[in-house]
Amino acid sequence: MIVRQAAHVLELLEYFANRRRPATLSEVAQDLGWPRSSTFNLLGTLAERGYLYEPRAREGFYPTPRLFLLAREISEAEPLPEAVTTLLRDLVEETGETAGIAAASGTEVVFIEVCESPRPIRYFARVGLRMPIHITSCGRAILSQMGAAERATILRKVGFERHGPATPMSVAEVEAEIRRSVERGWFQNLAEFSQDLCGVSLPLPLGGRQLALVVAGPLNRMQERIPALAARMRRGLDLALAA
Amino acid sequence: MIVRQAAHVLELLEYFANRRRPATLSEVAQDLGWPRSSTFNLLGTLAERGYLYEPRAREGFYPTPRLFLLAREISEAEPLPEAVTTLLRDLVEETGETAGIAAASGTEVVFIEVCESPRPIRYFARVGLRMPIHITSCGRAILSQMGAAERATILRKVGFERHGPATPMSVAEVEAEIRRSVERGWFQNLAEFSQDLCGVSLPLPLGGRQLALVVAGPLNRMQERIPALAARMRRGLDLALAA
DNA sequence: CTTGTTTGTCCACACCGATGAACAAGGGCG
DNA sequence: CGCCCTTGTTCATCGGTGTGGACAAACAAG
Repeated sequence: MIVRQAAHVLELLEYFANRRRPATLSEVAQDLGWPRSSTFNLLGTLAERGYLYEPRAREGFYPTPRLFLLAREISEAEPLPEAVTTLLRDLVEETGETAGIAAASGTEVVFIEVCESPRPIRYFARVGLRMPIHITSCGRAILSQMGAAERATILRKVGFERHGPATPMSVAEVEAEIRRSVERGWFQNLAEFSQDLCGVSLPLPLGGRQLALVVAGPLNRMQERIPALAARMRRGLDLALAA
Repeated sequence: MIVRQAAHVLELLEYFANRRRPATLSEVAQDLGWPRSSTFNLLGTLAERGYLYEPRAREGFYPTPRLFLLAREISEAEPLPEAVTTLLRDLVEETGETAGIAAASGTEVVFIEVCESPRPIRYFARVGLRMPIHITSCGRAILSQMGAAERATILRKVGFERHGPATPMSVAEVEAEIRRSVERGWFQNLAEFSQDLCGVSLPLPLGGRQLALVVAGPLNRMQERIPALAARMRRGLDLALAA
């Protein structure tokens, strides 16, 4: 069950992030399609907690820096090593494709860091983007780091849906692909999840966290280069982890 | 009316900011005193939107950097000039008291920037802290920047409650104090709101925003120094605004 | 293995809170 | 100044949602 008002808080914050200037009650209500009375209550709640203020009289609300301080404290607890973010930038520059770090979230994976390709045709990803854990290269790279029991627990919960001709449709197929990938030395995904999308991943254990490094782009640009790309990622990762 | 689940989102984020490490469903439910089922729904909602992930299997959830990126975008829209934050630090160093920037939020004021005094006995304030607009020095410094009509609108809504012998109890008294302060050249508050608390403020119009610079501390340390302090603040502010 | 305990998930109902509608307050314009 | 349209605020009602409780799964201990 999704908690509507919780989602509305996020929606409101995203709204302000796009807007980048104060909004009156009516503007928020109109733009987000909420009843004025509900908007009134929600803005009131956030204001009462010190998360909204009125920069100028009659120009409406805007978030205080309180959220930023909060988020910074949260993020500083377990930052990614600089060597890793540097590696992402290097990979993007050398390969021209999008690179990122992913982690598990239930039966899905989330990007917790992304460095985007500069090319017009590219894999468009953002921090927070989610995708199924069992049909993505990074998802399987994360699964490979878990014990058999926990992996089974997760895989039992995934809904096997067909996204294309290559999509594996059972736990056994996924387990087999993981085994193959471990032997091969890298994880890959050839349009299992999304047409034309190809990803190459490596497991990235970091302070106990089960993460994955992934480079992804259009199938036609990626396919030929996969082994070389994987080797490059391996080298970069070993260097970064040694640092 | 306060929107419970919206408040819960904030509570949860503050919880993670304090905790600085992942929390399982049960831990959250216990620590925040929520039913497990409700906690389940709330965590699920935030996870689904890409705001939570699981760093390690079976160790529970932690916020992704997505919130941080969001908050940064929001905060970068209208940053305080560096000259202002520098001024705060200088004032704290020279006076030993807490300094901050406040703005309006309905019938209250919120701190949007704070630099705390290092002394053991001090005014304890944080970004997001709120207090009544009509019985604080910074509140009146903000009110003084508004037109008579808007000021009247706000003052009509405040509930005049007695917080001490010096608390003004009517719109007229507040208006009179504002007039006196404008002539005097600074705004002050001698224990009107909180016993022992003394604040000195100056209006700070900044890119159309109606803000206030405030220095506050215990009455006995402040009282003697008010004129000198106000003069120092005036000088600093003029320099900062010129930059 | 079996058992007991903890943790996570599901569901139906009661109740609380979101909302539509009515009202009040602004403020723009002639 | 007075009209009208917009914006903000209040409130009673009904529908949606939070929650208790039952269940299932995972783990720890024996």
